[in-house]
Amino acid sequence: MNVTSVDIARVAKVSQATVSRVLNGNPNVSEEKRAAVLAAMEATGYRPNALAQGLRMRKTSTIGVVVAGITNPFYPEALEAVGKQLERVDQRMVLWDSDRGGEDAALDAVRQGLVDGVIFTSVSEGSGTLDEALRLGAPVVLLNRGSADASCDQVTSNNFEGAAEAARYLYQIGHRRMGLLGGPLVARTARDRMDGFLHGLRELGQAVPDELVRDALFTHEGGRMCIRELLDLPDPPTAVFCVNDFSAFGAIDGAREVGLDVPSQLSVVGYDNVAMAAWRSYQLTTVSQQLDAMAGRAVELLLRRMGRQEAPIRHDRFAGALVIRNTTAAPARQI
Amino acid sequence: MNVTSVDIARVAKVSQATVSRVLNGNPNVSEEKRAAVLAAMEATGYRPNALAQGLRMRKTSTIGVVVAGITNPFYPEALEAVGKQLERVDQRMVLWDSDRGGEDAALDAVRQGLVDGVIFTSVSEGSGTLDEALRLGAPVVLLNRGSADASCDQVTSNNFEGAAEAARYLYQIGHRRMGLLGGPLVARTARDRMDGFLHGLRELGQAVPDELVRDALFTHEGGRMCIRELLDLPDPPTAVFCVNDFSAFGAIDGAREVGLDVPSQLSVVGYDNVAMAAWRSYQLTTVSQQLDAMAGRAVELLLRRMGRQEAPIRHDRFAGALVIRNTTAAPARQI
DNA sequence: CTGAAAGCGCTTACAG
DNA sequence: CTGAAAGCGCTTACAG
Repeated sequence: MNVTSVDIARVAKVSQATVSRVLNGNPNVSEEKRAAVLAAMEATGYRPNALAQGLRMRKTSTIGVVVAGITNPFYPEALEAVGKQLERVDQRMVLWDSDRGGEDAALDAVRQGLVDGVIFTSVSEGSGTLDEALRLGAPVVLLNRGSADASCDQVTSNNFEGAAEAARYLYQIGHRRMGLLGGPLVARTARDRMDGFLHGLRELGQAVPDELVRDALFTHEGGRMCIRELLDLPDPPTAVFCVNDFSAFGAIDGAREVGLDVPSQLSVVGYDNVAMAAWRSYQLTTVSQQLDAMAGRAVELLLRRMGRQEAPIRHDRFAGALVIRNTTAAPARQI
Repeated sequence: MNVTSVDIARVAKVSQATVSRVLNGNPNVSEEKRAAVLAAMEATGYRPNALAQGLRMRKTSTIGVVVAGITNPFYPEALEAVGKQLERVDQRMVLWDSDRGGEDAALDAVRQGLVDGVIFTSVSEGSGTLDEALRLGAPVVLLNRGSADASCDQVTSNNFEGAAEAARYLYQIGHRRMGLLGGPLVARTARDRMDGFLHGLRELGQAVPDELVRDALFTHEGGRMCIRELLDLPDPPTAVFCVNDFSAFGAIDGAREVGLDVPSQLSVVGYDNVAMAAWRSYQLTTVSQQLDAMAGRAVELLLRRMGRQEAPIRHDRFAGALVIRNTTAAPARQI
């Protein structure tokens, strides 16, 4: 039903091999035949079957990307960054959400020859399937969220240091009672940012009491619920550090719900610097990630890995930068 | 290098055809052979090559989805809704962004046999390539954004009526000078919502002066810039209707930037009812779309279309509902 | 129940 | 420069 290279060969009165040659820009084709083939293709609207090409060439020109909860505004931005890079190198993107089993599905897809490699923007540490896929030689790179035990290329922010900087800043502007809205412990980003924040404070002789640390699940709703719990405490914090912007927005909204002003009554710091962070209604102080550069590096590493499996494993870390906006201020005087 | 059905056949001491049979659950296989094959698959970690299967079966179990600007918060929600439905019917999703040429790329992919069909969440009307793809029998359904001239299945909201309801509501609470932040005219959603709003007003004997209608490009930045222009006018509007939530957030932020209070000094209505609309810092009055139901219908129609090309074309419209929150109020008394 | 064989639509040595 | 042929890894009549 669909037109194939055999059809083209017939109308152009050449062999099917010749059709394939002009398709691939092989110079060993006479001008006449090339013209005839091109004309036939044009006339019939021929498009080569990508499955057949892929089967023959052992590559699909498509790579898998897995995100964790696409409604977290960080991921659309990550997808845009990755998508731009992928387009540059002429690769398609198939998308999975690990909230719906995408992690295993993506790995399975490599083994089925459906994608040439996969970029995880959010692995869970301790994923057995990832280890197995890696052992089988699947080209994988971790972007954004790393993993201590996975032996594959990784490109992440220096989350520890970024969070430590946030800690120093809050201390410096006068906060002494700070809360920490963390994320799931299977997420390396969450752990590193929590550890970094705690470490930064510790170096200043400060600590975060257990009652002031919560798991805000990386979500708006999580941030909102957690901040309300903290604010209900007899001695609430004057500032909170959230391990991502999404939960920071939730924290701000939760504080506003109970009538608190941010930043005069509560300072909030996020992490990621998504576009929304700059919006007037939030103007969130946060730590930026170099997403475009990181995405570029990730596809670069993936392509390299797809080329030769035995390349040495790399883990590139990009510096973050504290972006001070209007959700942070000196704490109110004790009344 | 990778293990194939031939390898399995060799170790299980059966023919390759038998391997294929157990793979496909064909009952005509003796229990002994089936067990031997299964054991061999298990031992080697065999996964059938999806490209070969696809080539042979003429289907890929993956469908293309194209969005327009994934950082517009509507699209992650749409993707999530579509993704959920696709997962139910065991289809993968490959993603394109029409901001980066995804529209043509997706259509090309159908013709190349890479995807079995495509869902457009955002066609531009008058796309020649879509017409051509349709003529060639590509299974396509339009979700969210329809097209007058495309002869394919469509599932949209009743945007005209939803916007008219917004108009009636604003009128009813007292507004008489209203602005309209529209979107690109190639977007059917933008046109229908603009037309519906204008129509609703007209029925009440009201009109929107030309100087109060702008194209906010569906973006936060667009909404922000446009509202500031409107507010700079000698006689600014007391309310604006925005054709999507993303630009409505921009309008709110733009108003706040110049020190205006929403809603007491400016009412804002959006369209889509994305999750953010309910967040404390916006609490946007908006028109909801039945995204899950619409996504469900869209994949249902696409599957049907993939089954039989000649099915009658359908256009299903889902009702929207005005969700009144806190960005709308009676206009301030004239001073 | 089972295997040999054709065929899906390509690419690429191989021989001329 | 060009064509016949093998082969990528499957599925499925076909014959037994």
